[in-house]
Amino acid sequence: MTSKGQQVIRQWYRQKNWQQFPFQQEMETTYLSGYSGLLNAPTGSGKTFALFLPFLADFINKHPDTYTTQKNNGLLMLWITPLRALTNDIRKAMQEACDEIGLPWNIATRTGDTPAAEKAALKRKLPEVLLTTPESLHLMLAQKEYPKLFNQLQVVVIDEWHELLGTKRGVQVELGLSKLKNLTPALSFGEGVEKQEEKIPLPFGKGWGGVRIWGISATIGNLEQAAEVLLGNDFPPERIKMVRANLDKKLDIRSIIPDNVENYSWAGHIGLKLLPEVMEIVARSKTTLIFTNTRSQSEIWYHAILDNYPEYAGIMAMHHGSLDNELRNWVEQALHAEALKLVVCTSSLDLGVDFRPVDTVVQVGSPKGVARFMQRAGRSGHHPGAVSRAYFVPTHSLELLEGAALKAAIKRGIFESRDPMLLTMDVLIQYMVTLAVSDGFRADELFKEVKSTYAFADITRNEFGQLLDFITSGGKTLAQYDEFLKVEVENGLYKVNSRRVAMRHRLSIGTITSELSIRVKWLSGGSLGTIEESFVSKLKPGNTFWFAGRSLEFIRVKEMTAYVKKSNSTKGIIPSWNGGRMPLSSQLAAVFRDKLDEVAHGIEKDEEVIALKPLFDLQQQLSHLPQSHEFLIESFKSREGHHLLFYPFEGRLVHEGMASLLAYRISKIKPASFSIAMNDYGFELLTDEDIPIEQALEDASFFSIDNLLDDIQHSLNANEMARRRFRDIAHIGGLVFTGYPGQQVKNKHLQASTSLLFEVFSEYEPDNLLVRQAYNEALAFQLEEFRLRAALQRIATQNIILKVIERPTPFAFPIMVDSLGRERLTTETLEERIAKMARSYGAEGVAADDKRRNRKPGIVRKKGF
DNA sequence: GACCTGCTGCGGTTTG
Repeated sequence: MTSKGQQVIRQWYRQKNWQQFPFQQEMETTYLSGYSGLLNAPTGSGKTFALFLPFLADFINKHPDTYTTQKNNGLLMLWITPLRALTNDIRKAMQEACDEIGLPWNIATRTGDTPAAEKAALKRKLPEVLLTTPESLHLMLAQKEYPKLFNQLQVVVIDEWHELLGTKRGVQVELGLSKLKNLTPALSFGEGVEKQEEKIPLPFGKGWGGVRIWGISATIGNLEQAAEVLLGNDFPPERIKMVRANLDKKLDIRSIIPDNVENYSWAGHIGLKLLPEVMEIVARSKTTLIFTNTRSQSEIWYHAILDNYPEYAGIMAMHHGSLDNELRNWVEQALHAEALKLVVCTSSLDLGVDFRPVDTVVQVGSPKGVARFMQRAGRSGHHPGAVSRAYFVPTHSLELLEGAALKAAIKRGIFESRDPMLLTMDVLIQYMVTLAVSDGFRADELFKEVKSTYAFADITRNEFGQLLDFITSGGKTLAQYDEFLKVEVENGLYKVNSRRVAMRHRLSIGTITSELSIRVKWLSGGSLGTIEESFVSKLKPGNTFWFAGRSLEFIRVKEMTAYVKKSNSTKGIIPSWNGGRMPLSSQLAAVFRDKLDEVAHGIEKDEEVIALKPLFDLQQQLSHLPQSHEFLIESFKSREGHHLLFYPFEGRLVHEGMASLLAYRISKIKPASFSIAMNDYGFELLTDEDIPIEQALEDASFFSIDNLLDDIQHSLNANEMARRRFRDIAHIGGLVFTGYPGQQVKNKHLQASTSLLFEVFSEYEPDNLLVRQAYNEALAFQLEEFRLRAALQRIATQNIILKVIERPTPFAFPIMVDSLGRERLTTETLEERIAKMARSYGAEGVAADDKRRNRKPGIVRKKGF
């Protein structure tokens, strides 16, 4: 028998003439039976309604006759998304559904144009459904009497959970949920459910009740774990269900293969040489997104298209994280309205509003991971039944093999995992103060709640005690500074009494820290976006630079704003920004090695491999093509010195660590100083003396993981890495105040104060939890210690093939070009040297990509003037 | 403070 609620929503669904997917029914049954869990569904599959409609049905079931007049006197559903921009669209869709079904409900977003107005509105009257972000949830927990807000709560939905999992924002969500679970009293529900026997008591509250928690996630490698993390350690596994939308999304992936791979760039990362081929695809398509890996690459591509295809002026736009929000919103709306044929962007368009008109996606350069590529491909053909069409554009020859690897990985269903963060004490400190700011907390109760989260399952009472000390007395070290005495204890209740401390804390809730940036504004007013201080410092008044796709003349800097006016010059430098340096994911790297093994075995079924044959033949002829049981090292002498090249194909971060490690181990045999270069495929050690590599290889400990941590400590400046990590940790943990909005504390001061804190802690309190965390984070994220270990263990089982080579091989070339740049030569010399290297080699076109981008007016990439 | 190629994401305006 179908319940009243189900009847109502199904009828509504039919009216809309929407197609109903099988998983939506499964979701409905599961939800109405009272389970919590994870919904695994791709974007554009109607996943929002798959959860929202059963929730409505549940409510209607409770008020079958009066639901059309039934308002509720409190918050029933909390919907959390990582992207503020998503809340408005979802709100609209939900409101429309409620209106049409006849529920007199109010669907609201917490974040919006006027936070103050919204906050006031929330206080007056709670909406039935609230859409918000993890940060806003914590802001709510920082309000007096916050439990009142949640005492009617029935379900919390965490949308795009895969985006949050693996980040400190994810830990924030875990902590927030641990609180909500314990706030919501028993509820009765489930009247008229189809299968009564499936009704199960919920773990929180008494009897048939408690809050349900549902995550929505795209496909990742560790979905089961994602559900565990979301629900916490105290959630009985039998009450968790996974609902999978087995939708076969049609994907059409193609690599763009250069006409002559031998003459294609062997090195480089811009990929402009394939611009004509890309533009042919753009011309054939209705709307195309071109994804680039960096913001400056977006600017370069945009500029190059404007230069070479002026007819695109007006129907092309750019989108990346340093552009002004207004501009970005405009681009998104224009995409929606089918007013644009082409948008050049970075991952700022990975998520977001649905762009139906987009039918083609182009990825320039390595997407670095299978899941990211899938996500981007999915931006095209974004409606049920449509085909997602994506092209991969290699920026240098060898990268083309990644195209084959991507296709293979997708076919085999290999996706990256998102590893949840553990024991992030900075986030916990912030959360403790958050609770102290509102109603206060009791240590034992909070400890129990916190320990129920996945992130803090292993926290000890002693560690928790240290954190309590820290927020009340500044811990061992900072006790004499009033500034760190935030929380007071009254009869066992930890509470913030100072209004000033409370306000400052509310201002700094969140786990995202960012570089201080300089706003770019027209002299006439109007903002374009932001660039970094270091870039501005290179500019002199009158200089031209390209930003937001325009030629700008720099006038002056005043109060963190760079004023510009329009320039007619077609030449100008393009800013670069400091950002993350993502390595190739271990999954994609593994499939890449598989492909290489196929190549070494002469298997030529992929078009990419066939195209690359001349390159691989040359590699074989000059050196060797390693099979999966072999590890290739190339040794070679030049004027610069003695080069050693290693090819673990394990991503650049691992290579960086391994290079330092091996350099250190070699230097124990013979003291030498090395210079290091690396890319995602391998690394180079360069020294001006002979390297006793044979001797090093004879020793079984060369690639060993014994003494790994010790050797890493000796070979890398671990202190420096941890110090840099500590900067963010200190921000999140509230050790430094970044200033009131609009009047940020100067970066230099912050730098100095976090650095000082790090030193003080290291000296006087070596067991400090935040310092320990800084080292752990450096090890896990900067060095990818886990992967490094695995790579060393793999190499230890492989046959080492040491080849003495005459000239750089196709494998070596891109790494060595990287090292040329690193030596801070002028671009001209770099270009000459690349050309020389290429000539000495008989490969004419080798450096063409770099040449082109240096010669083209307007895409000059000289450093300085 | 270091990177030189290097992503994304959220908050919040008043007190000492």
